[in-house]
Amino acid sequence: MEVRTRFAPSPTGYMHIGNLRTALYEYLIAKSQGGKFILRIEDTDQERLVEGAVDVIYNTMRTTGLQYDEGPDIGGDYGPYVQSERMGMYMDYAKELVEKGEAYYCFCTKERLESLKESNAEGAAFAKYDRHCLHLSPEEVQANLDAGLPFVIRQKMPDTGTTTFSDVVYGDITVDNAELDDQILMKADGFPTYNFANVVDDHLMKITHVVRGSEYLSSTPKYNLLYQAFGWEPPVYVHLPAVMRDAHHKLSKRHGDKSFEDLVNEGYLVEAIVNYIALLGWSPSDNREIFSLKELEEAFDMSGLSKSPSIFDIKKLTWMNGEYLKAMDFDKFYALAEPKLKEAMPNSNLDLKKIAALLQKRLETLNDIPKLVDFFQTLPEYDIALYTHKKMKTNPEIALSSLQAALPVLEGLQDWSSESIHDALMALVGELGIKNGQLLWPVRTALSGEPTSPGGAMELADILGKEESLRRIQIGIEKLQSA
RNA sequence: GGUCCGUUGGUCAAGGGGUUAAGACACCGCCCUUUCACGGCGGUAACGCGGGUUCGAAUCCCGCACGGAUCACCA
Repeated sequence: MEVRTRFAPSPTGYMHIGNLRTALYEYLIAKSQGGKFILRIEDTDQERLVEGAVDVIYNTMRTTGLQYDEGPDIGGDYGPYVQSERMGMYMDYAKELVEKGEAYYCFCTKERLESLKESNAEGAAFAKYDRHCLHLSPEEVQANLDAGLPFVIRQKMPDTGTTTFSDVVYGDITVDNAELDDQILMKADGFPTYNFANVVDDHLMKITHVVRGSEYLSSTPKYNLLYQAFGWEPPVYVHLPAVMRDAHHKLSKRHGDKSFEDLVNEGYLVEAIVNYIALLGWSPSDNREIFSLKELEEAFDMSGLSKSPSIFDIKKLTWMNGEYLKAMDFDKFYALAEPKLKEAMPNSNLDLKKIAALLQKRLETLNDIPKLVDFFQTLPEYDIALYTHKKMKTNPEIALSSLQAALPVLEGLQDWSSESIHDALMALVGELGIKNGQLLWPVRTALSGEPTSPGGAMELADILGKEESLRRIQIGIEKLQSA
């Protein structure tokens, strides 16, 4: 049988990292077995509706490459794929269950239910519906219906015995049926509850693997009983442990954790994010860590899914992002870096490609660019303590004489290229009989004004150009002289 | 509180009766080096606790502790 999985997000206006990982695993479970991945939008919570939120979902699916085979915007044989457009169908399914004796009408008022709960709370017993309406005769039910009393339809749980379901990640799980509440299937407003709509939708869409967060583990017996009540084949369940912020809290946008688009805005590459979250809760059979989506499709196996929650570690994502940046074609890298460079250095005449080339192997995220290239634009104020570097064996005195020696040499250079600068400076080192670092560190420092820079003396001089380089060295000399 | 689930270094994790308990990130050190990186080499660091079963337990069983989830006419 063809594997079919579905991603069923609510349009909240952003893509939660945990949800994206669920979508990824759903996609991979389907694709690794030649199956279909379906997108279904669960937009029935009208109060939480956010403008443009559905587009966020489409965009995320598109940019991450999680291409679905059926969905609201592309259609499919089992539509509609937007839950609000399916609302007409659930009542009939609920009534079918009533006829089978698997569900029943309930006319209890909210007030009665409230008082039921209150009386239960003290005794620490759980608040289960007391089945007040279960034994209403068909005539009484009909009379209530005719009288236009508001009603809900509740699922009738077995009185005795246990229910066992099997989960791919957690194994067999058994609960006492006595624990199960007669949950509401159809609400008084005529709409289905989420739990009911889900089961019906999943069945109708021929979903074979229900993949979702482990918070649904405890309601799964009810789902399973619902499938049984209809006489439908239950799906394979794949419950996923949570993605955590720390040991105690799930990742949550509301508590300041970053959404997918936040990470993208912070300079993380989509491919790196997808790769990283794939490894948060799943591990391959070998030790590989770098995977493209295509490679994940080939390597993915549900047996690699783990049961314990994992903490989202931005440092590892950052490392991985750097790996992607380094491995990238220069042209592609430049296309990404150029806007950041232009933003950091507006109206600059410098050769941005040369700067980008220096940057590529030293970057972790694109957003690091501005602070790394700032000094090209304007020489920062710096302290002459920078000229002291133990390993380079320099101090302000040595630096001063080195800069004074370097200035005329560079001034006399006709051809200003990194080779000629290199040759001239190295020749000077030989002439003066000093260590490389004793000349190059001071020059680099004078050119950048920074303790670290994305390149050495020759590279910086080349990029800055003759005039500006000489000016900066002159400034360095003055600083050192006045000290 | 009931029920269900989880627990290997700071983090991601492999390992499912016999291992010097992998690997990666982070951190530290060394090497390379004209800066910073990259790269290379190395280091610190873990089986929650207590009982069993067994010649032998991180692995199997029981209990405990701790953590989490869930108990809506929300999704």
